[in-house]
Parts: sequence; C-alpha cells; structure tokens
Amino acid sequence: MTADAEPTPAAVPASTPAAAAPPAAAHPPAAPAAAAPPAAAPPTAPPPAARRPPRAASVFDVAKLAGVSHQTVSRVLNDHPSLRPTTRQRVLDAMRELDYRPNLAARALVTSRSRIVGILSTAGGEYGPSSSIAAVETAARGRGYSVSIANADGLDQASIDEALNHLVALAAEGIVVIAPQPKVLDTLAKLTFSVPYVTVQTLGTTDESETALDQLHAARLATAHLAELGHTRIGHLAGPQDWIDASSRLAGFQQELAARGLPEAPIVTGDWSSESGYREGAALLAQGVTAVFSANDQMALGLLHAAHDAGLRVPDDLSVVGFDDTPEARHYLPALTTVRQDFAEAGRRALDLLLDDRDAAPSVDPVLVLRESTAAPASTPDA
Amino acid sequence: MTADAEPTPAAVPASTPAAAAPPAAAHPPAAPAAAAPPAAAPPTAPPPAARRPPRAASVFDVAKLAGVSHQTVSRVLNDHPSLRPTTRQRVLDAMRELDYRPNLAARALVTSRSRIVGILSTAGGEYGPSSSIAAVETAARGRGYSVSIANADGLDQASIDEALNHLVALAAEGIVVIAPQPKVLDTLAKLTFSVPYVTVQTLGTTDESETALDQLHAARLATAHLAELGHTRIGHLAGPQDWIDASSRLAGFQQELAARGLPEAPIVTGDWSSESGYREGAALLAQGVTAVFSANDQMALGLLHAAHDAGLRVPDDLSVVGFDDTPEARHYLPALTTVRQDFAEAGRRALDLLLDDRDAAPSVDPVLVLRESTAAPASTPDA
DNA sequence: ATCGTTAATGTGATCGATCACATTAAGGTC
DNA sequence: GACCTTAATGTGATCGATCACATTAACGAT
Repeated sequence: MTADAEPTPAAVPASTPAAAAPPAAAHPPAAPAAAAPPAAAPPTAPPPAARRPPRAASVFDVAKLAGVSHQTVSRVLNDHPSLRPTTRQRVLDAMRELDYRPNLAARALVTSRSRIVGILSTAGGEYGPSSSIAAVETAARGRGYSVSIANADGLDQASIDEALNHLVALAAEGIVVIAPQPKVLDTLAKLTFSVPYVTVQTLGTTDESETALDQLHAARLATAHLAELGHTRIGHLAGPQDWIDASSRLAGFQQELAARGLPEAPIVTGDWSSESGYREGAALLAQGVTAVFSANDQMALGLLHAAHDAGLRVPDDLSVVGFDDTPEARHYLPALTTVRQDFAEAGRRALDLLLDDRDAAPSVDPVLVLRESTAAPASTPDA
Repeated sequence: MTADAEPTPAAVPASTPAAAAPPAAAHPPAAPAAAAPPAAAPPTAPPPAARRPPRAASVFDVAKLAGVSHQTVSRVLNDHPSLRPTTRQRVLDAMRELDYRPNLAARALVTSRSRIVGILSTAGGEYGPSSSIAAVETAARGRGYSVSIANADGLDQASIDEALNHLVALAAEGIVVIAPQPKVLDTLAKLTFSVPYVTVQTLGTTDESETALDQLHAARLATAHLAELGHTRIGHLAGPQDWIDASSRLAGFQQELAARGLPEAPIVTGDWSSESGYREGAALLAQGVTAVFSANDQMALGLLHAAHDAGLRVPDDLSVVGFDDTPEARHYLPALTTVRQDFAEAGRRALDLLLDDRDAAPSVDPVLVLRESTAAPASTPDA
C-alpha cells in the first residue's frame, strides 16, 4: 500500500492524476542555465533568467471565473464572516478548477507579516538540537508559519552574525535559538532593531535565569544520586563552557558537591563528542575517581570506552551518569544511568512562547533514569 | 563583525551579571494580543493586528537620500555594470545610514523567484539526516538561498502531502528530499506542476537507479567482509523496508550472498532504532548466526546489547558490521566495524545538483571501516 | 555636422495580494 | 416613509521591489 495511485487522488490537492499528461520529466532539474548563450559571460551574472512557464492563477483569475470581484476572493481566503455561502462556494470551486495557490510573497508584502519563524542553531547533527528543530518545525507549520533555519557553523562571531542577518533579512517574525551560547545571545541582545526570540535551552524555558535553574537542578539530581550511593571522589566530564547548557550543568554539579560538603572534584572539559569523552575521560580516570557525572550521553559513552581500556569495570569500579537520555543510552554496555530531557517538548514550548507570549509553561521536570552504570563504590567507606 | 561592542564581554560563565540592567524583558515577546478590545470576538479572528512600528526604509527612501532614482538604487542592489562608482558609493552610504534591508517579499513578487529551497524530511533527530540538513542549509545560504524545512512526521500519505504542499505553497524553487521513501517520491512524481527536486539518499546522487547502486555497493562491501572472514551463516538486521536506503541495503546483502553461493540467511527488520536492534537482534540470534550485517549503527548497538544479554562475546562468538559510521560507533564496546557515509557531503552535492543541474558529481565511495566487532568465526569450518 | 553606440540614469508599469473606503440592498424601528 | 444598521460586495490605492522602456550625455567614426 505504498502510494495507492489511481482511483482517488487522496484528499490533498497535491496529486491529481493529470489525465493524459505528456511524458515530461518527472523532476525537471532546476531549469537553470538556459542553454548558455555563446559568448558573453556577465561578470556578476544574475541567475540565468528563469523562464516563466504558464504563470499561476491569481485572485483576479479566480474572481473572473467565479464572477465576483477580487476582493471577494480575498475574503474567501481570509474567511470573512459576511459572505453568502453560495458565493463562497462559487469562489472555492473556481479556485479548485484553476488550482489556485495564494502567492505568499504578495501577501507578505502588503501585510508586512512574513509568517516565517527562524531557527538559529549552532549545532550540527546532534540528537538533542535536531529533535528540537523537528518539533519546532511541526508546531510552527501547524500554526501557519514557515520555518527557516540558519546554522552558525563555527562558534565565531562572523558566522553567528551571518546566520542571524540571514534570518533578519528574511523578515522572520521571531527566532528560536537552539542550543544557545552566550555569544549568540549577546549578539541578539545587541541588535538595534527588535526581533522577538526565545531560546530552547534543552529545557524549553525562556528566561535565562530560570532556564539555568532547570539545568542546574537536573545536574544536581545526577550528582546527588552519585553522592547518595556513597561516592566521595566524583569527577565531572563537562561540556564546552561557551555553551550555556554546559556551564549550568557544571554549576549544578559544583553546587551539589558544595551543599554536601564534598571536596573539590576533578573536572575535565570535552566538546560533547564521544571522542572527547574518551580522551578527556581517560585523563579524568587517571586522577582517580570512583564516579563521574558526564554532561551528555555521548561523552559518557566515550568515558565507558576509556574505562574499559583502563581495565575498570562499570559500575563495580566506576559509576557513570550521563545527561539527555538519548535513545541509545539504554543500550550502552552497561546501560547508562542518565537524566532525561524532552527535547521535542522543549522545542514545542519554545514556539508557543514565541508566538503567544503566554508565560513559560511550567517545564517538564527532568527525571533521573536509573540503569546499570551506577552503584555504590567498591570499597565503601560507609558512614 | 556586526555588533562587536567594545572591550570584552567576559568569556565563559553563562550568567552575565548584567550590571544594573532594568528588569525589563531583554527580548520583546512577539507583540501579540494588542490589549484585547473589550467585547467583540470575531469568529475566525485574524491575527491580533500587528502594530507597525517605524516601518523600514525602502528603495525610495534610499533614493531620496542619495539624490538618485529608485531604479538606480535597484541597480546598486543588483550590481549593474553601468554605474558610476561615485554614484554607487553615494547610494551605499545612504543605505547604511538608513539601515536599509531589501524587502525579499517585494523582490520575490516581481521576479517570481522565491530563492527558497525546501527540505522535505521524514526523519526526526537521527544523526544522518540531521547532518545532511545542516550541510544543505549552509551550502544554500552560501548561494543566496533560504532553506525552509518541512517534516513529514508520520509515514502516512496525509502528512507527506501536507509537508510537500507547504513547500509548494512557499514557492520553493527546488526541494531536497532527505531520507527518502518511495511513498514520498511517488507523491513528488505525481505533482501536476513541476518542482525540481533531488534526493539525498545518504549518498547524495540524484537518479534513483544510480543511488540504489551506491547503497547496494556499500552493503555488498560489508557483507563481503563477513563472508571473507569465513562466516557462512550471516544474518541481516534490516531497516524499515519503506525506506529506499533500507531496501537497497537489503538488496546488496542478498546479492552478495547469492554471488558467493551462500545460503539463504535469516533476516529481521527493525525501525532504525537501537531499541528495535535489541529486540529484533535477539530474535535473529535465536536463529543461530555467527555474523550480522546491520543496516545502521544504532541497530547494531542494540544488537551488541542483545548479544551481551545472550552471553555471546563479540567478536569471538558473533561478528557485527554496522552502517553509517556515526561518531559514536568507534566507542561502542567493542568498537564497531561499519561502512562510512559522508552525510554532509551528500547534502552539499544534492544542493549543487539541484541548483546547477550539473551532472551528478561522482559520489564519494563508501568505505569499510575495520574495527573490533568482526573476526573469523570461532569454530572456523575453513575451506 | 550627423549618426550610431554605449554609459549612466530616470519614468512608469507591474507582480498579487490586502487594506481603506465606498456602495447597494435588505430589514427594523418609530 | 424616512432613517439607521447590518450583510454582502465592489473600487481603487498600496506594499517595495524589478522590468521594460525611455532619455541624456559623451565619444568616435564618417
């Protein structure tokens, strides 16, 4: 039941069998270089001049066919209350017949609303940010918005500016900042004009301070778990400190240790990747710890690997707690104890916040997911 | 270097003390419900009527300030060759002074070119597709295009149509299909009007047949590796068969077995997730195999877990080959032998193809990455 | 001196929608 | 019946850019 061709063109206007359509290429490739004219290669050549095929139907075409004015067509589009049902139907029929599709550019021009939400991301293909992006997109489309993304590849100011400018040029009505870094927020704050924005700080609240608290709380949860198992030398495998998430997890870690009167603990910093977890994790183990709180699951995996190489058994010789609860975490060996975050929900809420200005929905509390990578220390000192 | 204030705004910690900043919200929130008028709640209420603040500068404003005609301003924008340098400069200065930004909607309206590339994706937050998306975005922006995404959440026709219609409504000039499924391609092929599109089939070529070959080749590579180690009962942990990638990997697997005269092998089907790899992998192991080719790394991880639970040692009792080479694969225990794919490059090429119509750049050959999850079978029958 | 060519610039129409402001017809009220 | 209100619809201006088509000046070539 893959496509289910023939009988009914399904619901959506998309298909329509197109009776005896000419063979024509299924996917004409961009219609670009219009058979390159012999000589003449304009320096800053504008796009090769797109041919303008049949030209789509406009409100006027629809109006004519339906025997009404263009304004009435517009009223149908925006479902105005004062419209005789028969008239509306006549217009709708005309639209269908002409396969009419409103021109969003024209609409945006006159209303000066782009109906575009921008996503500013600094991530590549990581699980968390990607999940949030997908969720934001779905939610936005459901509310009649389009989503344009702009990645700031590097962490450098130039690429951030570039990405942000792109979104501003698009006249995005709001920007969702995914995986925010202070540098990005600084840049946003310094804009001369105002663009509404919210941050998806993996926990989906908007106010910096509040969000930091969420992350902090979650990190304390993880640290507390290790402490309560009886560990006293607990290390931290931190994320890059120019990420807000990373620094608040670190802060949470430190606060919890302090609150429990546990001594200064070894801390190393990775870049979120398993590779860094492996490398930095080895360094951490060399300093002698019985438990580690890793700022994300990927790095925890690297740490698991490093521990294995060092001949340490997890959780017997070493306890490990991750952060995020990626779908893979429960299949690591051993299954990883971690803190669950709902990235998709975070994305959705960020969008709600952006579009509705309703107060930050109370965020889902992060939960600690107990699995097999944590246990009491081997030579438990006991109290 | 847009913002670039003055000295140094601190580097690390998340919380910028924010000197004596007024409590006020740093980022104006969407300017929504304009203080709801007492009574009157229009049934199908249009958006709360955005207030129109100062209204940005247009070509006319710039023209006036520069003492030229609006058309000359336009020529500067499109860097027309016949322009006296002094004039151009005068216009540029005026633009800067007014903080002029061209209105893309107006431009799109008159040129009937949206400069939008759509991404149609069926994936959530998976590594491969996400990497490709990021790469497409960066490449597109570099070429002056914007990228709008549309996820088809479900595999159902309705959500595919919806996502596709969205992109079409945006007047996307081309569509990059990520992680394509036949259902999606069918839908595209049935469109009455033509939208250029290309597929990123994890290997970045465009023509279905050709791409299938790439995947097929890679799958044969993996299978051959196991066969050459001496395995004769080789199982396959397949991906969902309504994904083109999955079915061509399966086909490659089968072809290679056939070519070597190896007997029918047990095949189970997962959904790309580790969880399914664990579940289906257990089923596969129950059928007695000495090696498994998994259609992706995540499922391979689940299989590793299942093997561990079953008391099998990898690679001693069981060899496993994955597919994709995610960044985590080399930190699995044991490190996973897998087939590397370059998702980012694939995304880039797809875009080139879409915009240039240059023949498919020769695709990067997938390579087999040997690590520790494969070895000769224990009780090697030998030839 | 006249004409043609090119560089440099201006004028007005145009894209396709919505908005602001009529206009018409119907129905109620007094 | 005069008058107001509301439903239902139409007319023309408008958004901000580019396009098509002038126009002007300068420079050679004849």
